This record gives sequence, C-alpha cells and structure tokens, in this order.
Amino acid sequence: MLHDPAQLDLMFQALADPARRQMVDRLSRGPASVSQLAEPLAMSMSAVVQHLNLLEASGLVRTQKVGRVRTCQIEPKALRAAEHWINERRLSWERRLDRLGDFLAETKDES
Amino acid sequence: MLHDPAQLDLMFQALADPARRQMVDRLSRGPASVSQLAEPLAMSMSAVVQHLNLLEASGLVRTQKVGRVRTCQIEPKALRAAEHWINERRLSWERRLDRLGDFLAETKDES
DNA sequence: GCAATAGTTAAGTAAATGCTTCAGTGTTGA
DNA sequence: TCAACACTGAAGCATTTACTTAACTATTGC
Repeated sequence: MLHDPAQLDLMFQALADPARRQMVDRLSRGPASVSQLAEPLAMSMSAVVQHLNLLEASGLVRTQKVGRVRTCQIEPKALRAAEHWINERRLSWERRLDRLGDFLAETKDES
Repeated sequence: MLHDPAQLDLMFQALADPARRQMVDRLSRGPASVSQLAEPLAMSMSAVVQHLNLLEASGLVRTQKVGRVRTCQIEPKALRAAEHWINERRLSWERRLDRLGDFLAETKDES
C-alpha cells in the first residue's frame, strides 16, 4: 500500500510545495489544528485547507475532527516511504561507484 | 549550499514529476545519454531535455557533453539533502512520540 | 563534403496548480 | 438563543507546468 506508485506520486507531489512542506515541518513538532497550521502562512484559511486535503490524500498527514476543531498529525510511515525511495536510488548509485572503484583498484594491481 | 531552502525547493519540485523520477531511477543504475533516458519514456526528446534541464538546475543530476553526446549522472549529495529533510521531520515526530510514551509510562507507575 | 546522429531552442497550447472571495455548515460559550 | 469561532466548499482567475511541433546547431562516419 505504501509502495503503490500512485501513492508515492501523491507524496512527492505533496512535498513539492513550500507551504505544504512548512505544514509538515510544523506538524513534525506536534499535532496542530487547521488554524494553527494557517497562522504562520501568508494565505487564507481556505487555501490552507486545500493544501491540507492534498497532504491527507497523499497519506503524509492524518486528521480527525473533534467538535469544530480538526487536529492534524504526521503519518511517519508515509514519510518513510518517500525517504526509502530516495535512499534506494542513492544507494544503488553509490554501490555502483564502489564496484567501479574495486574494479579500477584491481586492474591497477595487474599492471 | 545543499541546505539552501531554494535549492531544496527545486529538488522536491524536480522529484514531484513521475517522468523525472523515472529518469533519476534510470540514472541510479548508471550514467546515460539523453537518448537513453528518453528511450523508455512516451514523449518527445525535446520534452526529455526540458525535464533534464530541470533536474540539473535542482542539482539532482550532473551532465557533461562530449562531442554530440550529453552524458548524465546522479548527484548523490543532492539526493541525500532531500532524504535528510524528510528524515529530520520524521525523527522529530518519532522522538516526540517516544517522550510521550515515557511520560505515560511514568504517570502509570505513580498510580 | 554530406547525410545521419544527438541534442537544443523557441513558440504555442491544454491542463493543472495555487491561490482568492464568498457563502455556507456545524460547534461552542456566554 | 445567538454571536463568535473553526472550518468547508464552490467558483473563478492568474500562473505555471508539461507537453507538442518545427526549425536549428554541432558532431560523426563514410
């Protein structure tokens, strides 16, 4: 479910916007209401809700409404999925470089 | 330089597009020319070049032209920067959860 | 030289994105 | 009860994005 490419797509899409990353950043320090998320952002509450809906659709953020307050929190599993994608590609590249280094070292020995 | 928020912005922006992620994925397995990058993608070469320019501007990919061939490779440092941003937020959240768990355990002891 | 190759650039276009405002809904506290 | 509060949703709009085609430049191999 978390490695569903469509979900990964939504996640990276969600992380691409500075305002949404700022919201994730805020939430990494603890849960917050929509108003609290909106407070440092120079945009209408409505815009924040639209960003929030996208973050929720991507799986990065989970929210629950109690009374009239929607409380938001990070879903670390989703963050881990994005992290994992990047990490795999980087490691793949670095392992390749290592093998290349070994090969060069070997051929040097043989000279 | 790598933690420059503007650069981070470009990186996440670059990773948001499926075609560009596919290009990064391809490059994680080794260097490639523009044509080789274009080959599995259902779009014109011109479109690929535009994606590639974005990837290069973001710092995720480095390219060098020899003769008429532009060879592309991943810049792992940039990937690491994006990875790091996500990782920090996730850890911050998880540490918070841990502290909360400790607190709950303690108050339970006291009951 | 010259055709094929590899890539680049510009201009145009359709769709997606990131807002806005405004008019709601449901909740709470005095 | 009723005003303030915390959001929500729809419509509209300007900008950006992801392409396309077409014309172009620079290399290479014969």
